Amino acid sequence: MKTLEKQVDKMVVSIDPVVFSLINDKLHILLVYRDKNDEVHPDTWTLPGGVVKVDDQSLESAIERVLETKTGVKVNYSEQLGSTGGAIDPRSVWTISISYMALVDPQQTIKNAKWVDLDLMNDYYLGFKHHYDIIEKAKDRLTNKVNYSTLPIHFLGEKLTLPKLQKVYEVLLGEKIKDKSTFREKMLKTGLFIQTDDKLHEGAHRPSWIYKVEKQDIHHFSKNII
Amino acid sequence: MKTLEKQVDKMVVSIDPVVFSLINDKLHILLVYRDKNDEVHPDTWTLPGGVVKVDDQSLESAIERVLETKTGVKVNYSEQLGSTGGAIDPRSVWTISISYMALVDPQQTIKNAKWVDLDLMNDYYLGFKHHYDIIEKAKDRLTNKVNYSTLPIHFLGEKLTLPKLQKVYEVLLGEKIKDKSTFREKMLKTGLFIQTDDKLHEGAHRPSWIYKVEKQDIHHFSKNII
DNA sequence: CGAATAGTGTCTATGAGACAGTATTGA
DNA sequence: TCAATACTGTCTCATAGACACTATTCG
Repeated sequence: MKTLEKQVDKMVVSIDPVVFSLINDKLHILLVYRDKNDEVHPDTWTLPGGVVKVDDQSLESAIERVLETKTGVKVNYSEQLGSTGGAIDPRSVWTISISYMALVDPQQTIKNAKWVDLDLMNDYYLGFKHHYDIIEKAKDRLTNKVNYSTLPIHFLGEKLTLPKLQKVYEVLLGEKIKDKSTFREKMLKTGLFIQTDDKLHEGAHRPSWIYKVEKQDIHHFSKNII
Repeated sequence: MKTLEKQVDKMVVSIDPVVFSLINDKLHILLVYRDKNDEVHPDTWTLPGGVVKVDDQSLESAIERVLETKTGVKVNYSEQLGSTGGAIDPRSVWTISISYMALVDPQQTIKNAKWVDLDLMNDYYLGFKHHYDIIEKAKDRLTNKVNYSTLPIHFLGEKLTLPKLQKVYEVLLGEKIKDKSTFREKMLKTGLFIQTDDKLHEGAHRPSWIYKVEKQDIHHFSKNII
């Protein structure tokens, strides 16, 4: 009878999260700089990932631990993108890379990491080549979901206004929403928003109503928003 | 400086595919019976999965190898569902389970495995408890995609008729499509189908035109089919 | 010709989008 | 009162769905 030791192949499992945030109406991701003395890919940038350990209870707790220790960030929403495998590590160990995308609102203190504007990614050289693919996949998943869901709520706090939410959609879709009335109608019909008694005064014009997000459910529309 | 050996945690990575097929207008999945002498979970059923080896080039080649050696099946379409991790193995090794769903057409010879009607799953006890979750997830992903894409084409061969395709959609959605004209229009508008010169004669009634599937692209509708 | 299913033409009701209007504020 | 943005009401046009019609085959 086979014993497990003989049968098993040893592998390294790494978690690679793409952490998104909206800063000044521009989409940013979190990158970590690798020290000059780092054993692997020194003096380059990477996703704020890490290796899964046998002490982790699950992948979910592993990603929490990795993000917490590496960057101190706490995520509002996270979702697994997928896994790839191969001899991608320069030390030629067989590695499984499990990638995630996560959304946070940017009012947090971040340590040892930097918010990088996605349009300025050319200035940041990534040591692990497959991180480029993961970032592309995360962007695709994000913009795709924005089309037909209320996912962008997680870029804002619990209190929001409809013009602010519309702006977030416009930034993520890279396109102006021509008509606000349809947008408003669709959003309110989800039942996720409760109008409060407060208004947000932002200039010499009519203030916008502040809504409270009822539940953190994500509503999926049966038709694309644009 | 840290060395890799000290830093690494050893893990087992298993691939767990849910292989779907339509047999007699009923959805089936492929299950494997574990021998009485099997070290782990003897005398139970499992998904036709296996352990990733360092000789595998990638996860894609690993799933091909596993399915080929365990069941001999060749898939038309496969898609990764996600990964979970934890001490799920009875030998209490930390295991990553990477699950897939795959579609095949059932005209193949299968070895060491059985097509099981999803409605009769109660008769089959699964040794690995997390396989129940994976099967649920695969069913969800499948029925969800059927709503807004041409994925069901992969249950049929390269040549098909629109009434046959409609029947596949109805089985997968568990619902009659009331009006065929809208369904036909939507499907043809994708541009995936080319009408051939042949017809399929099936009874004492007008024959249906046979279409050829142009490319194996999956079209995503911007609105749900039903 | 009748039964049965394949395929088409047309009408209608729904709903998204365009557009123009009103509302509310600060200066 | 003007400028600026928030918000609402209405019209139109596209389109999905309902329905009825024609087409083609076998027996």
